[in-house]
Amino acid sequence: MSSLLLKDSSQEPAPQPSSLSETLHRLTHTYKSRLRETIKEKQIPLPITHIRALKGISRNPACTAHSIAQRMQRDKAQITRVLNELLKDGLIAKIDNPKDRRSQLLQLTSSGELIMAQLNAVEQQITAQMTCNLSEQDVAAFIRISNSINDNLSDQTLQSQPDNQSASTDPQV
Amino acid sequence: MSSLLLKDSSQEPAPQPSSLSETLHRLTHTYKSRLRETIKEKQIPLPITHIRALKGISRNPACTAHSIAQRMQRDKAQITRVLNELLKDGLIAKIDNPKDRRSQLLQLTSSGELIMAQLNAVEQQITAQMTCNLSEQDVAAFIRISNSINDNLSDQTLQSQPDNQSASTDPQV
DNA sequence: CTATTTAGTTGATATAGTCAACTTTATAGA
DNA sequence: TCTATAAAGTTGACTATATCAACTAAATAG
Repeated sequence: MSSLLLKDSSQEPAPQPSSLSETLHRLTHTYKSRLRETIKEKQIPLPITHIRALKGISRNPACTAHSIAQRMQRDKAQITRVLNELLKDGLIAKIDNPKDRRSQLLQLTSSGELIMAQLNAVEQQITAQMTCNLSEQDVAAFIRISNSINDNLSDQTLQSQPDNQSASTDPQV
Repeated sequence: MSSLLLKDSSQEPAPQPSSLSETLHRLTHTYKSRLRETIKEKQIPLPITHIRALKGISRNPACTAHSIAQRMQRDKAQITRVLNELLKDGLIAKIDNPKDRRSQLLQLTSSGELIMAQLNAVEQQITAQMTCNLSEQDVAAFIRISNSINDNLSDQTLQSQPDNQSASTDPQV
């Protein structure tokens, strides 16, 4: 018995999905697993959501919890908790927002910057791995089509009933 | 106040990500949200993982918990629990596997078949929505590239061959 | 000034994913 | 055959992700 593979080799290894939905489920699961695995190898003890928030803060000057939540399209409650853990870990700091006393501006601490540098390296590494046998055209096409699909899914949520404020009652095509 | 939008309209709505990782995170989140929303509208009270398992059972004759886990690339513990809930809900049945007394064969009950018919309609509907402004070539390209990325991410787990010759090692667009 | 909205917090809950220990059965090999 | 190992499935514990509703405090429209 050749035990070349880590996974069960006695069954067919992994059927290639041809449906859009299965393709999506499988891709994202593999991607997230790989990401988790890699950051674990690099001894960066942060969940993926925290990493994305950190990245958002590092790339956006004068961001707030609200703007991070918008950018990540996540619930503000979830973001609050993530930010508080990053704060507790000393990776970010909240400073008073002179323009709005309800909110605070977020910025990386120096250890936050250090972690971010590592995370950027990890992201580059994984991106290189994902695209190693793809042409630049393919990568560009993938991003374009993905964004297009994303827009298609989002738009339907918003429009559909211009003058209806409840908006959740449409039978949805 | 015009409540045309569900989300905050006072800020820029949603910046288009140009990195592969952000694109992936955003796409899958939107997709899953839309899927959850749609099955909720259709009064199908099942989590997404359960739906995928059900679909796997419906499309695979003589499948077992193990083969479902493999196909979905999920932990067998997770699959066990999902299948037990589907069983409890009367959507599937386990029958003794004459070939192997450790496992049982899975099949849909008649209510499982009914739900599956609805779910197939939902999937078709969402797929149509996702691809409404895409050419067939784009959809095919998306599936091909996604599967390729998935393979790239999976393979590295097994062989860990760091040669990385890859003519086009562009460091993340 | 007052109504409403917005930013953020908190609690509760559901879903998802992972790991390890365990039982039962299958199977390879001495 | 006997035995060691592997495989199928279960269970417990735990972490991570997502969502909703109620809430406080500050901003703002009228």
